[in-house]
Amino acid sequence: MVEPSEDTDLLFKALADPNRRKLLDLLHQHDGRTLGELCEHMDMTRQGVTQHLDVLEAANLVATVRRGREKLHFLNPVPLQEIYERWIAKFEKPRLKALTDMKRRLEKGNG
Amino acid sequence: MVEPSEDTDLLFKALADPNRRKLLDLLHQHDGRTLGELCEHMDMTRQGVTQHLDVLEAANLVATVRRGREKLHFLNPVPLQEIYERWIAKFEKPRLKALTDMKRRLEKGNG
DNA sequence: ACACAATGCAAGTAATGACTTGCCTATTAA
DNA sequence: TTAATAGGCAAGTCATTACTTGCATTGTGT
Repeated sequence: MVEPSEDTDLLFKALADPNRRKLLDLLHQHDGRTLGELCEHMDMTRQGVTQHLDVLEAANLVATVRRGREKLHFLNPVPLQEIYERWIAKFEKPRLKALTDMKRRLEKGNG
Repeated sequence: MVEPSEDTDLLFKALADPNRRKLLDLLHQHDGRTLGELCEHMDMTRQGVTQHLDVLEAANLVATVRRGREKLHFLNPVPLQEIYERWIAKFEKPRLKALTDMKRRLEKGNG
């Protein structure tokens, strides 16, 4: 094995599963859902969903709060920003910069 | 299983492994390397590296060209941009907008 | 107190993934 | 042409992962 930043690895591993990405989407649509509410949209047992949520929580993509017997789930988008900086911006910045520069020039020229 | 976009899934799965991310980094540093050159930096057998590169190629993150008996590997950052649009911008845009708005206000105020 | 509702815990299984070993093919250079 | 170099193929192993089933716990409303 290589020596991965543990955080980064948890993050990418968390995003690697389509069901977990679906959970993130569900929370993006509507934050603060209970486990039960999330389960209604997932085609697996409650335990399966719980385990996926645990992975998301370990990756710091989801935070939870207990309210009585319920558990509320909240999306934390900050780690995604870290992915952006480390993996998107780094690889794409030159290309993106070229695009935005061009866009600016075009707007200047046409306006 | 959920119905994932096959492309998206290949992409995230490809990024989920630290050794594959290391390969992307190596290609980012210096594009067009042969398999052998990549192997020198990876702590596993050539076949292991080949298999990782196959995954990256399936995700369209790496393109290859044969030159004689060598195989050259090139990084394709475009899919990363797609991740950005679908998974970073979507989740972070409001937050980022808030930040840049605040920044602008602060600059206006202090300048 | 009671029944029900929401969630937690733990062990088991089946599939996938990472990696290896051993051998085969193709290209280059002497 | 032959030896060395660069890479390909396929099967096998071991660990991890996704998911399940069964039971235990904790909170809520009556």
